Amino acid sequence: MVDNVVADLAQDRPRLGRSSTAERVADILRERISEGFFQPGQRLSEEFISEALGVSRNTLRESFRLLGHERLLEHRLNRGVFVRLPSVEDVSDLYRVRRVLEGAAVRRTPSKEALDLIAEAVLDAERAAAQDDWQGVGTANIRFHQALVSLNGSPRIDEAMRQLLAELRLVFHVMENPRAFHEPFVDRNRALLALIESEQHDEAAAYLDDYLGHAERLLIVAYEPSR
Amino acid sequence: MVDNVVADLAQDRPRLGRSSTAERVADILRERISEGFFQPGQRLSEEFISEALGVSRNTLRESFRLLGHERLLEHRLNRGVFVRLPSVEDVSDLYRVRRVLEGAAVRRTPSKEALDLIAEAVLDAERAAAQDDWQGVGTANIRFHQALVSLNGSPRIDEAMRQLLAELRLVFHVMENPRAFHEPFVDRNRALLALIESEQHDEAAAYLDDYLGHAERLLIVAYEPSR
DNA sequence: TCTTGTCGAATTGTTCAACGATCCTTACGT
DNA sequence: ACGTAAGGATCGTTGAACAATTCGACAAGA
Repeated sequence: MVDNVVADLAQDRPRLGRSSTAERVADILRERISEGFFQPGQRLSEEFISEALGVSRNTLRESFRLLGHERLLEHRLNRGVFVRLPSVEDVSDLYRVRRVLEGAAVRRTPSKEALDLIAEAVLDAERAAAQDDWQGVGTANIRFHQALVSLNGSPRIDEAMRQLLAELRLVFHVMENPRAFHEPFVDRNRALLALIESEQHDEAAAYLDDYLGHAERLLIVAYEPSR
Repeated sequence: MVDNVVADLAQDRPRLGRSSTAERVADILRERISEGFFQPGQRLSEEFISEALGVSRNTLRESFRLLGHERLLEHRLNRGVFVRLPSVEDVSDLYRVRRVLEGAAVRRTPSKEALDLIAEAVLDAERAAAQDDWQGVGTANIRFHQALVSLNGSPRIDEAMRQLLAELRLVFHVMENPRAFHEPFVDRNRALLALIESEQHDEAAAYLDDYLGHAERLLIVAYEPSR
């Protein structure tokens, strides 16, 4: 009995250590970057930002290192940190990774709860699309793929996917027409979900490959000229 | 003509930025950890190490952040950094990731050069085994799997695999009998290579699954009691 | 006009010293 | 045995300082 309580409480443990100015600053910057407040390619001045956030330069630098490792910032020696501006090769590589991670995911027999999470994301995307909220479709779509990858049941893969999607968001910010990119995939998500539910592994994998190939091409043609 | 020269030189660009004390310190510490000089669980004192390496505490802290993100160090607030001591769940998760990354790799049709790299690693392992050099077998084995994963053709996956293997090395350091763990896999590597060369994808994938499952079990039973 | 050398301002890289906050240990009292 | 208080050690963070590097501008030379 007591063991159960201990095991339950142990899950809250990570929230305890949750502090450190540098990490909190990193959280803020991460959010600002992903919402587009800081645009790809923009330089982040140590002096300006440390003053704006009220932390010392040293602490801010620690935050920069963290985000650099997540590939959201780029560190150029003696020149400062810049919001990462992914190249076309980066986009290709990101989709290469997605094919591996999501491809492995759809071959698993999903648990009921995991399936519910995916279904929920599909529904959210459909609801947002019905209201012409393409920003909302985008975030629901991200949740869909995040939930999809979590079928692998690996915390490390979940974390990698989180970072990957954050990096992809940098690419989205350079595009001007979010609707053209997100609209076609609302229906595809629904179709993919059906294939997963009915455990047609090979069909799901094939459908996913086509899905990602389409998305990658679409993204690259919209992205290439703007560099 | 000039364009060609420019393009060629541009390839050397990454080598330029290659400095920064913090990164060099991180390189040193990473090496020390992977060679077992710093043992898993050990605390790394900021004061002691900064003095020993002749760098300031602030710079050292930046290095710590880098290695923390690679999961080689663990940061406990107000208590300092420790060499990571992976849990049994961590080991399971690492193998979960390996199954995904290596499983995707063996399903690809390999290029000639990539295949050569793998074959070379197999041979190195066999040579080292013939001389009872089990440390050598271990590093050759790591090269084998690194080369295997590189079949995916993704820089990001290569990088992830590098980190994953570095983390696994932490586990190896806690074990006392490296031979018992590495010996069975010399032959298996050879067999897996044959399946890949002949492009028997499904067979290779099945063989790999068995391979990794075996390795994981072996590692965990040798690891569990020592915690 | 185009290239090259030089200078100065601006910013980063790194160090140092300091102080409060937090943790761990020890000793104490009940 | 248990809770508590005191003390030392170490981390977290700051602020200032200086060296190193980059960048733009401007002048000198071909």
